Amino acid sequence: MTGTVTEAKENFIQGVSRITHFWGFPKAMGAIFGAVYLSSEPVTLDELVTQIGVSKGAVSTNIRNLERLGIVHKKIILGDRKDYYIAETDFWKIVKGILREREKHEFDHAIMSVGESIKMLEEDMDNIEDLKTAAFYRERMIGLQKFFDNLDSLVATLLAIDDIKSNVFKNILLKKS
Amino acid sequence: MTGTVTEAKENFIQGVSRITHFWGFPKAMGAIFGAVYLSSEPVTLDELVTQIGVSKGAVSTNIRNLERLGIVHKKIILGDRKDYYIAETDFWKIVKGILREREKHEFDHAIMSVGESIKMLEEDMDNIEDLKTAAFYRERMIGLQKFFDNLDSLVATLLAIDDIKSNVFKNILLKKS
DNA sequence: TTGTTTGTTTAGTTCGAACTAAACACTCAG
DNA sequence: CTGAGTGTTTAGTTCGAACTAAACAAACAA
Repeated sequence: MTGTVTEAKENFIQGVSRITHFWGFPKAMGAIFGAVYLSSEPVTLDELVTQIGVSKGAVSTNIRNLERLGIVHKKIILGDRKDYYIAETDFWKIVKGILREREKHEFDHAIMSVGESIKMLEEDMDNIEDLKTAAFYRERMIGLQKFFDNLDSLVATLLAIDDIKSNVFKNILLKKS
Repeated sequence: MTGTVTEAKENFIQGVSRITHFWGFPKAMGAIFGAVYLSSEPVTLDELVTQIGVSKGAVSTNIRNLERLGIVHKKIILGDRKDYYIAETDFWKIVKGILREREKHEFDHAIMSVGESIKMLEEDMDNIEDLKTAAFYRERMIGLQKFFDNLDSLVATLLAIDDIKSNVFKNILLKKS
């Protein structure tokens, strides 16, 4: 492999690393994906350690997260104790997986938290002096709640569409290629 | 104002703070928006300092970012040297602003970075021993580049739609309310 | 001019996420 | 059983984003 090809690979990995970091994921996670993505053969954990130069522990935890999100896939080879990894190449699938994940955990919590605040207001609507303030707060909070509900159902709809006829949407978006 | 109303406000602000932090913004930024959002009157910088309990500098920088993204708006009152702020209540507008921002800065860079790596490969396509590897890298990189292009034009399209007939899309999404 | 009121910028600090090193757990071969 | 090869977990460290305190700048009043 010539220097330039290696440089191109490194540049690419660094780029992916920046992107993932910008979107709130660890930098190493992006670097690991980049390395797996640029491998024609399944990669082992130790190969990634030497290629990227981070510790075994970091690769272990990061690649587990990548797998959980469906960004890489584990490939078991019979009679071999090592875990091999290959990259998911369908990026819309990846986006879907990430949306699902974010959806599930923190987003629900956000919606609940707002609902809770509204409830706190409503529970005391009788014995309150400053009814006007409470009413205003409630109005605003409900405004945000509605937005969350709409966003939630929008994402849910997109995911459902993608589930049912998974290729249609993708083909529209990829029509140029 | 009774204790419960204040508690509800604090709970709400804390919730917004968590959300913004989750999406990669400073926690204080969310808290500041929460406070402005739950105010019927325009708010000053110093009021926010006392309400939220962060330093003046932090409020200053955070609220400037909020304004840049169109999440809050400055309201100048003639004959008053203070800056007053009010919250944007159209959350789809806010999303639009954030998309625009992210679009502009880091996303372009990501696309460029990948393009650069591809160029690095192609420039040396003649004097390379391991043509097979280079070709594979190129193929994969172009795969990601296509995805970025599509995502880019998808967002651009959404923003354009929103610009042209700004209320149609919103009304569809808000039909429930 | 000087003093006051405001927002901004900067040097230094804090704090948490993500990393490293190393102990650990598991599986299999011999 | 022991020892080698593998992935995981954990205690401690690093590093950068975001904060604080305080100096600064700008606008105005007196």
